[in-house]
Amino acid sequence: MENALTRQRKSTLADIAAKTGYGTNTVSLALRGSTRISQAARDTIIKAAEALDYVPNNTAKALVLKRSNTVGMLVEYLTNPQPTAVATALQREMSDRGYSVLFATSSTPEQEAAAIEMFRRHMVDGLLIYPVDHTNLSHLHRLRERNFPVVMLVGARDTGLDAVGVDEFQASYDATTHLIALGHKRIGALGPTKDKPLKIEGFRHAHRVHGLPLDERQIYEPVGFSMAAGYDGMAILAERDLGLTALFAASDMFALGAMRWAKVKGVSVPEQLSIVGYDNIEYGEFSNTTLTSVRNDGGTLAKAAVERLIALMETDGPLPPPTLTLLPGELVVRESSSRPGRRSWASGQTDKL
Amino acid sequence: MENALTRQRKSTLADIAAKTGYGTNTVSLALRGSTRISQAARDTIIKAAEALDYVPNNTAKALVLKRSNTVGMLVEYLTNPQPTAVATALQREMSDRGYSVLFATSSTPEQEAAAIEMFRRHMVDGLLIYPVDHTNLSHLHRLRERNFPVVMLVGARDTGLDAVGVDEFQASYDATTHLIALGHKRIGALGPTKDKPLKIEGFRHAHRVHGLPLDERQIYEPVGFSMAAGYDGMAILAERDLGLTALFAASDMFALGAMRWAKVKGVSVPEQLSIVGYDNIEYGEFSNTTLTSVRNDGGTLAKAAVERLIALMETDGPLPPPTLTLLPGELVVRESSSRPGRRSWASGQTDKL
DNA sequence: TTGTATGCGTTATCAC
DNA sequence: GTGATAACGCATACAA
Repeated sequence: MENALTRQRKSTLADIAAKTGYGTNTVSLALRGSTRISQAARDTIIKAAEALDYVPNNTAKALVLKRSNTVGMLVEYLTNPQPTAVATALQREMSDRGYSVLFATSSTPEQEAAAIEMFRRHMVDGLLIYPVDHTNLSHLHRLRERNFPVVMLVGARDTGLDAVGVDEFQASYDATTHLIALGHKRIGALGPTKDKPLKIEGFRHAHRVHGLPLDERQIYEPVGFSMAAGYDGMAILAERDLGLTALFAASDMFALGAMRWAKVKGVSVPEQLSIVGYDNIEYGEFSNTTLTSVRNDGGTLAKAAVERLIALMETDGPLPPPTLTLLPGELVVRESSSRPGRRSWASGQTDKL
Repeated sequence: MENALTRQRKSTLADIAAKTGYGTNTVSLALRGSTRISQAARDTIIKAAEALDYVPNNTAKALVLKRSNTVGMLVEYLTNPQPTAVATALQREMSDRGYSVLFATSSTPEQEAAAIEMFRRHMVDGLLIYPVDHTNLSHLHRLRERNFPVVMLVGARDTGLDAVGVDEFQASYDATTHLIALGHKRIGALGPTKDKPLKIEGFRHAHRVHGLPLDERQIYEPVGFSMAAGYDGMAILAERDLGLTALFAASDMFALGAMRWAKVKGVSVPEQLSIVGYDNIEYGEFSNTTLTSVRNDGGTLAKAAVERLIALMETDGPLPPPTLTLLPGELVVRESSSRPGRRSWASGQTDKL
């Protein structure tokens, strides 16, 4: 059967060998710049390779070397600019170091498993992953047990895996503490509670430490990952009529959705509702009311993750014990958070409440 | 030399053959569900494969089949949510069809060439690309001449290449015409003029068609691709003191940056400055003043591009003539565009002007 | 229904 | 310095 690539035969080492009169072995060495080959031979061979538009076949190389110089990168969504920026930086870093990147997205554990198997078929040398469910990492543990290099892009402690990420718990604690310090007593929260509970746990922890009672109904997990989800989530929190004067959003996407909700409902930010986000995406900085948020340095994060992955991939034999690189998240205070105002909006000011 | 993947030997067809007593050939056929193999044999072989945690080696398969079931995806940035969403959709579509995606980013023609060579090394079966420079596609023509499937994600006519994209020229014409119809006489433009001139050409065309004079200084090409670049670009246009009452931004990122500029400078949108963006990103919809923009259906675009690429990849022999799929961009009118107000801001109202 | 031999393009080993 | 030869893991043609 004819197939796609038979159309135009790619030239091979053998072609160059035939053209120059050398053996394929010599050609291979020459093209890789071996000094064992005479200068003259190298020149003619390189010239012939260019003339034939020769491109080395990584697939054949991988087969014999048992390494593909390729890594897998698995991300959940690319709707959030923060992980997206990190993904871009990861790709650049890997590329600079001579690695190619196979890319996949997954929003369920099943898709994640399928993507990982795809990566394995492609003989990737390692894996960079934003796992879907931070509370169940057994499949990643299995990979590590087989000495397969995996670096998780999550700032979580005690996972038994290599991980690089912002200290989500601490940063969320700080963000919430900022609101508490401003005098807020009833703070809503929008964020994941099941799969990725660390941020909301930081939120809870701040309440405990500062002796502030917390009603479970102050917390809501938006459905999906968008500003629309943040908008809807804020609407649901508002309906609960808990007298909220502030909101902690585990993502700027949610925060900006909530800010839009406030605008639509005539609730003023920050006078009637303070909002703190997370990720410090550019929109937050350019919003009409600029958004207080947690900044995390995606570039540093990507570099650290790539360095760790490469270290693991270059290790012969058993992998070294897992390492955790926890980067600090820095709270950037902007216009959207202030001391609670006199007027509340929960007491029926808005249309629907 | 030991290397990364020698750590844990991956099991192969030969391992399964050894374990079950069949030949590798039988095992290969059985695993691919050939009915030429007896049901009993297939069952034992599949069971053994699972026990050995067998994963087919795509690299070896690609070598013999001369196709990798992998495509390359090349994007410029992932800072703009619109192409990012398309990239995600492309990956999903390819994955659904059994293809893997090698991913790279490039912001210069040199990086683009390097990425394409990387893809060729990996024996990709095809290429999905947002080219950096829409005015010089000779390297892509060369690929096509060799019958290598390439689909460009650009809505440009007469490129001699397969392309799928929004009709940028028409959509930009429409957006500009919208502003002209509202009564604006002096409209600024922020967008690329050299690499990707189609949008600005649409802007120019609208001026020609509607008999509106156009000063070259009304057009500025922002440096980089961010809201900050839009902000700075708007500042530069303002300094030129051209009496602008409206702005056409070739990207919502620029538009939202310009909107922020207006807020900072005390210029009211749309009363003193109407703004029309392009891409219809979510943040425009959730902005304090909602943004008029050009909506393009990324999902449809991705699906069309993938279908075309697959059609090309499944073609035996010479490629069919290139095809252009031009999707319409729909102008979504929101709050940021209106008829010009009485007060202008250019006459010294703002701080610096 | 199953086994054997061959080749994909490359690198590595060992001759010469 | 350079050239054979084997091997990587798989699929195919051809035998049995």
